[in-house]
Amino acid sequence: MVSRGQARPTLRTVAERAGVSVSTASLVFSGKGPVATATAERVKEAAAELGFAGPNPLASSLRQGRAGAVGVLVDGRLQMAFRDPFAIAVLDGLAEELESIPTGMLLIGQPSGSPESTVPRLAGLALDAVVFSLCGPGDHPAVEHLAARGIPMFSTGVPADRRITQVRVDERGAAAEIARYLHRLGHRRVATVAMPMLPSSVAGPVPEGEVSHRSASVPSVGRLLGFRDVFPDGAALQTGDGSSVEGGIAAGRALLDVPVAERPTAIVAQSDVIAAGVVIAAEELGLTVPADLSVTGFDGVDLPWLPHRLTTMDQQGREKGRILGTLVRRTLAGGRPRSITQPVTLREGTTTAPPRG
Amino acid sequence: MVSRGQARPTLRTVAERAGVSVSTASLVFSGKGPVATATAERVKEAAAELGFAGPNPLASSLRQGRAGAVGVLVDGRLQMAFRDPFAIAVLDGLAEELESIPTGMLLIGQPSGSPESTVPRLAGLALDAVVFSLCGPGDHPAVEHLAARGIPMFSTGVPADRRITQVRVDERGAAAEIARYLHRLGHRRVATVAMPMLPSSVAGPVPEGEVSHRSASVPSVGRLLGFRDVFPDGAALQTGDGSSVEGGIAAGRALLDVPVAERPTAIVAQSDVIAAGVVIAAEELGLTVPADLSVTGFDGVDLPWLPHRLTTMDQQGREKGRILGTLVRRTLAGGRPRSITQPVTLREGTTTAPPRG
DNA sequence: GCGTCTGCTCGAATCGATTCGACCGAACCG
DNA sequence: CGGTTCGGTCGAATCGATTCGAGCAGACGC
Repeated sequence: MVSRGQARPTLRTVAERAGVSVSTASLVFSGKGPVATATAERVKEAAAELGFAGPNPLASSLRQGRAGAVGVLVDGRLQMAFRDPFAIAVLDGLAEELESIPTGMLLIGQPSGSPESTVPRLAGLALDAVVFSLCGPGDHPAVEHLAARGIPMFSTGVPADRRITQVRVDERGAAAEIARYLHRLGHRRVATVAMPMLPSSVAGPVPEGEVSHRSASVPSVGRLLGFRDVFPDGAALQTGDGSSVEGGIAAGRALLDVPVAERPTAIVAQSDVIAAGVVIAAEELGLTVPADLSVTGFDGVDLPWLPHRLTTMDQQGREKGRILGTLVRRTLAGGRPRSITQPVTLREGTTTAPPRG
Repeated sequence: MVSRGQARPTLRTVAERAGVSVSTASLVFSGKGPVATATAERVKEAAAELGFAGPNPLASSLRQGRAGAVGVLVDGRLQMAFRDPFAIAVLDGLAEELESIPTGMLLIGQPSGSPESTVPRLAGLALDAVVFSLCGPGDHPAVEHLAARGIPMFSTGVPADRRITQVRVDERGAAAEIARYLHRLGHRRVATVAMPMLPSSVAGPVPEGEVSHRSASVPSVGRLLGFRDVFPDGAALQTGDGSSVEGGIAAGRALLDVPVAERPTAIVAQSDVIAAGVVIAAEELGLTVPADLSVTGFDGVDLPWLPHRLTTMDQQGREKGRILGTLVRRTLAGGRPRSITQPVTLREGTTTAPPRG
């Protein structure tokens, strides 16, 4: 360990000690130019003696114009974002793909402040690209800033902006597909539990004003539209906090704790986690899933603590993250990849059945 | 948006356009020196016209010697680490505290490779400090590298190394406390489900060889020792994958699917998530918690999907993360904070009761 | 009216690397 | 044996800012 106050060795120190020029020493560490084996040996020796742990990444980055980091923007508190297993799966796939290039993942949240507080923070960070994988609906103030800096942006649908390369799914089509599946089973009284339509949305019935066809690429909106393509009159509740079990439980109680005649025979949740909450609420009320109530999710994540396999639209989060990572990699390599749409598949589980009677 | 190939504006460009020197322009953006209002105005105008989004963070960092990023090391796949709500709580608290300084959190995982692959990755990253909050037991190869670079390190107990500033809890004492609590309730046949003792541990009975008193600061080891202080003969199983519901379920089945006479009346789990798994396994086998089986956890996290409140040792993950963040901040400010021990408190829930009969 | 102080601005050095072109000696070719 | 090539090394420019000390003009005090 080097004592405090003592200057850390630099490439120059090492070069001097090895009796070579700085440029040669640099060549040794980067492995780029042709260097005689003996020379390389001497430099490495000098480095070891001085406790030189490699070229300063900052200086290297500055010269090369690569920051060595990809930003991952998270709306709100980290805790919230990381409760969503789908978001984590995406992140996991992204990390996996980014592993093959010398790049870290920089988490950028905004625990307490307003979204605007993100921009000044962002301004101080050296980033090669930014991924919006864990953001909610709505525009993001960071988009303008990043565009000005010329930093490529990626997302899984939100924010919806032309300057962002997207890995989308056909939200509306997928939602309609799972709704049709319930319809085929015979369900007619079907309700849905949505994620918030807007960042400002509060838990409760979805106000019509919040559903804009222009924002159909926002998952919550697109999925609601798809649901209504099949069940135009179904009740629609939204959670106040994105995809959470608590939100699902609350919405489930609200929808199910009513006279039997009014009670839906099936509930379409916009995420698996919400669906799990609905199942829990149903069982609390003494209902049996799927005999008394069918429940569908969306995402296709693992919920090891749920004693059911959800019927859901599998959108393969990890794969989505990997694709995102590939796009990032290609971009950093000088490419100009285009947005793509990823397929989703209906996966039948044990939470759906024909309605009773 | 600036077109490709066109040079992005720099401080120099802006200064020229505003008719001032680079140094003055710098002063305007950093807000440090005394600058005439009119001059500042001109510079800002020039910046706006050129679409200059602020000084290049890389150059700024290089000059100032701050990287603007704190690394967070994650063992294994991100997915694994982020399944553990306690780890997330710590991370959340850390992020909250780091919010007040211009610093990002850089996630560093090692999805597929061996632990050694972390070092080369690390070598390319500019970091002001590193936090080991999501690491498993055992030493970490990154410690040597980071020490050589003089980067301050922090952790919540593992790896246990003198060069790392720690926020510890008295693992052994806390585990003994909760065990004594069960003992007071009248339990005598008590088993425990531990997290892995070593990175290489596999699911199943804990081999005595893996329990070294020297590593009592490793949570899994310390907690096992505490358990044995009270129940020296209790069966001890460990999971193969850290703190996971699946691990808890598997261990729960193994411990409970036996003749009644051999079945423990209480199970001490080393984490809430594992405890939840044990509860699930018990209920699968037709047992009622807490009448037929008492279960205790460790951590004190929210599990909204579990229809019980676990009896647990609350170690306030978020607070722990905040403390960690404070230590990091103080260190970056030039301080030399020392390791501290955080108190934990027993929190009674609905999963414990006196044994039947 | 002269010296001093204050407020603002600037030039130049610096952070620690990378990289391009120049250079040099040795080997190789005809 | 002269000319060319090539492997290896080096010096200097560069990346884009920050910062320190110097300089300069105007205000102020006496």
